[in-house]
Amino acid sequence: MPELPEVETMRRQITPVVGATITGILRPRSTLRPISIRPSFPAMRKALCGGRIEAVERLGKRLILRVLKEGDNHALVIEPRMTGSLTLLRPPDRKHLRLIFQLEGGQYPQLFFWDSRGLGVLHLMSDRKFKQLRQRLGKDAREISARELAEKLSRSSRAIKVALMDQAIVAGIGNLYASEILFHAGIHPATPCRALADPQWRQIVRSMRHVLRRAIEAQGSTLSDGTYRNPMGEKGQFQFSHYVYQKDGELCRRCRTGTITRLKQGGRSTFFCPVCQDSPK
DNA sequence: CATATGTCCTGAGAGC
DNA sequence: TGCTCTCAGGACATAT
Repeated sequence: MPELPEVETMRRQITPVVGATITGILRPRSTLRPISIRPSFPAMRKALCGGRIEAVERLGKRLILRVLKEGDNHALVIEPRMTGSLTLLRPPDRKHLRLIFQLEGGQYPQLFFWDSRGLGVLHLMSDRKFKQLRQRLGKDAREISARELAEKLSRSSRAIKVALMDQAIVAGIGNLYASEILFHAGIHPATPCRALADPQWRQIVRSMRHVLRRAIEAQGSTLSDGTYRNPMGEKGQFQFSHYVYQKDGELCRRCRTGTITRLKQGGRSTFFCPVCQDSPK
């Protein structure tokens, strides 16, 4: 599931398409339900074909293609959600190939959107709509300060792990990195936000930056389902540095005493070490 | 208002 | 072997 490190890896590797012109967009036929394109596939094709890719950006877990056509700025906002991925080379199979962007004037002739589960969504947005999207998301997880995070959450009763995954609070953290960050911070995932004091908010922000930076350096995590691949078709390497995610029943790598434990929070699996992570107050 | 739950989707794996 | 069932979790709509 692409979270901030995986989408940042996509952004970096897709960047060579900047300067290319989009000459066509194809939606291959498939037995599967077509992915969502908003407002519609024809509208997206009409707006983008003939346009030039000006920039590739990331907004939390979303990847943005900035396209200029005939004086109009468009933002194509790509949400990979669970299994969506962008690739510059041939995707793993044809069945789940959802879109092909034909490019001219760059290093790569095509950009592919491949999505096994098909929950991914593409939105064509005007500058105004894109600005609205930015405003309803929290600051990027690599940039938010401890003060800003505490400001938003210190009176909340929600569990810290659930709150860190709220994109309106802080953008970019999903289920995997929420568990890994709280392990690094030594904080129990079920701790109510209002039980956290300033030193702990500072620790959470330090851990967020540390874990995300290391995960980006490793080009993200490819889990046992193997669906995540970077735009060159390669696996990430950060799964080898995980301490808790999907490690329930194993002895903790750090303390070698606790057994990694799984719990459900809001229908999602959370993993933690009961020895390394303080019990909630 | 804040917080919790249901929904979408496909493939993998378990159990029989 | 092949069927049915459960689970995985992004974002958002709807419910409490």
